Amino acid sequence: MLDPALLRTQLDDTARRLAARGFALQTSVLNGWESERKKVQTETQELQNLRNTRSKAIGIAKARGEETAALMAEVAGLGDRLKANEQRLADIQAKMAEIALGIPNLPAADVPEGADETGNVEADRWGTPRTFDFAVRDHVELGAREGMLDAEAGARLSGARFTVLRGGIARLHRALAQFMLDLHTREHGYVECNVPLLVNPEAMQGTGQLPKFEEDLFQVPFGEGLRYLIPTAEVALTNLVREQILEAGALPLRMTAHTPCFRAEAGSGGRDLRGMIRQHQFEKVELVSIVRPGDSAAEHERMTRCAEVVLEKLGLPYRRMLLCAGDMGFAAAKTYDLEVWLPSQNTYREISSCSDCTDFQARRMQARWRNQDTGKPELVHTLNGSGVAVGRALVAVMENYQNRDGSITVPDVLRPYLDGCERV
RNA sequence: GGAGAGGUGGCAGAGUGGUCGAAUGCGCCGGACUCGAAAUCCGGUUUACGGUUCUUCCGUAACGUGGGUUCGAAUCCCACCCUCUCCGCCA
Repeated sequence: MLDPALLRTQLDDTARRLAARGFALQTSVLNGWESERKKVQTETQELQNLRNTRSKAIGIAKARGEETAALMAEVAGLGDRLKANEQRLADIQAKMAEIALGIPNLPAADVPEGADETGNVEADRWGTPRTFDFAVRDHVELGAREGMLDAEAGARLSGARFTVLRGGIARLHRALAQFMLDLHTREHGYVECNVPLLVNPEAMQGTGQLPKFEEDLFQVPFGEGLRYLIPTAEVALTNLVREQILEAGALPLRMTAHTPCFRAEAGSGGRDLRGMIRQHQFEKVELVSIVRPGDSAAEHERMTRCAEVVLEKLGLPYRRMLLCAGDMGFAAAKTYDLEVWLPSQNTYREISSCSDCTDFQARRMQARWRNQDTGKPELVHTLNGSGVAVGRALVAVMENYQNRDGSITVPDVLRPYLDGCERV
């Protein structure tokens, strides 16, 4: 959520900045509600003040044993007027909150213009794609051996976009997740967390999945209410600080978790149907940082590096893309995507996305820290990044490390997790 | 799943219809005393929103959440959520 003050005092400028990411802010609608709100709120508060002072007077009179009938007559009918005003005010505020919750974050100043992924800018590139002296297979062909990667079995159990892993590939997949978790906890200072996979609607609203993107989520009936399966551990990790006031010494707070992620993939029909690039269920090692407002830009660079180190240690060529305004996610002010080289597609494909969400999620969650200089609680900044997507990392390892005979060489850093096994 | 207890400010803990945003203690911040510290004493110490003569003052709201009763609710009524204890079940 944006600072409400921006919508009141710098509406046109805010609208211009949002237009850069393709969002049309309804300024005249907002202005209309705002002036109405001001009027009704002032009236309501005056009525409340009247009620309070009169009620207090009645209390005093009674304590003195005086007659209160005259005072009581004075407030007759006030309650109904007040109730009507309060209801009207609540309606207006709910309407304005609904609008505010649907407005995306403002792009940072150094985010390039652009409407879609063609506007993204390559910021860095690492590694050289390997040249093969045989016909490369994609991960689907490579995984077909011994049914180690079995989409048909997944479909039988759950439908399209679900995959069963077995044997060496299943182990490799687990090794990848464990390697990433160990790297981030041992060398990058992140605290390993184990979090709920089902969260309530408030959590989803906190990180920005709700109210606008409900169709992307799986929901689960739960008692009288409902829960949602997390589409990323970002939701659980970031919401750990919701409605908290953190001491300055607790920041930066760096957390990581390895979880399954569930995405309905509404609207992605037909894209990446083959293989496990795009699944309804996949695993990811997520990084989340909670920092002081002044530190988020530097933390963003640091976090992205943490994700890049994963790929470097795995020996996977990648490039870093700075996303343009039009291609960023709802909550992000600035995003780097890491794209890994996939030989079968002869191109780079997204494997990580690291975003600085500034105070956007913090405001929705009311996540704050106590600023020692001011003594006041102030909103924190939140960042999240994939470090990295495990399923896609598996695809990348399989394809980049494939051998002529269809076997896959295990990257050095993963061998300790596979009892020293050199190929699967 | 069954039975019971309870949710009040950073913490502990009073308050069961009326000048209660809320006693008291602890903690924290500032000051006095001291060579310095401890102890002691004095003062201060929630958050959000709105207005404003906009680093000032005023107002409103908040005692788990949401409703209700009332001129007036932390206090009474209803529903829900959560926590704790015991029993059962279970990985």
